[in-house]
Amino acid sequence: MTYDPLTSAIAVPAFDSTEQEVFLQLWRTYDRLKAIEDELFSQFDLTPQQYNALRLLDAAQPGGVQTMELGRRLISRMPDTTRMVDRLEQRGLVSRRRLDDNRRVVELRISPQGQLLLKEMAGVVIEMHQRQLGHLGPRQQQQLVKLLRLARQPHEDDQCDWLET
Amino acid sequence: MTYDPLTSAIAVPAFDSTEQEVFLQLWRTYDRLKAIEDELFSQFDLTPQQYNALRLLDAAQPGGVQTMELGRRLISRMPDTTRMVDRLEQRGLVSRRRLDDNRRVVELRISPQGQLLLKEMAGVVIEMHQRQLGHLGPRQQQQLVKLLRLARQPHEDDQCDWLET
DNA sequence: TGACAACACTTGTTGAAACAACTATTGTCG
DNA sequence: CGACAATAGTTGTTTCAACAAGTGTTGTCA
Repeated sequence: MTYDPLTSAIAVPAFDSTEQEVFLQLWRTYDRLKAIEDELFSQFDLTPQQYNALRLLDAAQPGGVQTMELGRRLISRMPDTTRMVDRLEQRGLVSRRRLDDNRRVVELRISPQGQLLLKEMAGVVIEMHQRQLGHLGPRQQQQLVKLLRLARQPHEDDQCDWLET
Repeated sequence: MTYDPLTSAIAVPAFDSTEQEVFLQLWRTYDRLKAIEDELFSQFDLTPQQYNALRLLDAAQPGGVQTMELGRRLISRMPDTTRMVDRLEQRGLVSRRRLDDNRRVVELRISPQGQLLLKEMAGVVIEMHQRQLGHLGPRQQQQLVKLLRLARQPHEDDQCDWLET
């Protein structure tokens, strides 16, 4: 069906409920903003998720983070933290060390190269966020954050670092 | 690094800018709500994206939709509408027909089985959306939709059906 | 009209995600 | 102590998404 102004009412999706509309708007907005992230991070051969992992490891400095805990702290859940860390380790961005007092756990640390990469990226990352959402005023941004928190609050696990943010 | 109340300030990610915080909150919220969708749709062996495609084709009834236009109308962009339609066609949920007056385009239609499936799902889908976001009041939902639209407005293509929603 | 670009898909290939099954180590309880 | 469950990670397999290249059809312009 071609786009016809006369029938444009059915050219855009009609929503079955306002809840559905909220979710679809959320999805669409995420998708558009994510495209901007993807484009920037791909220039450094990173996924947004990998960048986020590096940021978490960097924030934990000078300590390390256990593999499973990294998985729990990532923004979107990953059933497969191991292989993401594999890729980062192969590129020398993080290092693994099996702990002596509990040989089950592996402690992750960001490497000097990883820290250097984050430093190199810092400027353009901030620039990109500005392009993404800089057109919203501070009040609007606060309001949006508030509503997003409210929206997902019932769906956060307990014992999750995201509950209090 | 284990979770320590004394150092909880660095246990949760610190944000480099409010714009970054907005995006991370958006991502996180999308991820949590998406998990709910995935769980429901997987019971019907569908992805949310496939369900969305069915809904679009259903709304176009009794007309059809061209493959490329379906791709443009989907909520999140897909570089590969063909193979998604392949899967739906194999299950008999949609039908393809090459047009006679322009043999390049393929017109898609939802099949009776597809319509039946949507009908069967209608109840539980509404229920799920209720669980997802029913805890927000109408005013909050409207406000959230407004801010989300505002957030992505500069990043929508022209000639995109989502501009006016 | 005939070469060539544009269009609307389709197919091939590579890399990553999902889910489950597996290994090694440690806690626990009779 | 010893069996058994729980924990922390790893590996295997199948499926899906992304990017690029290919096919058939139509518009266009010298």
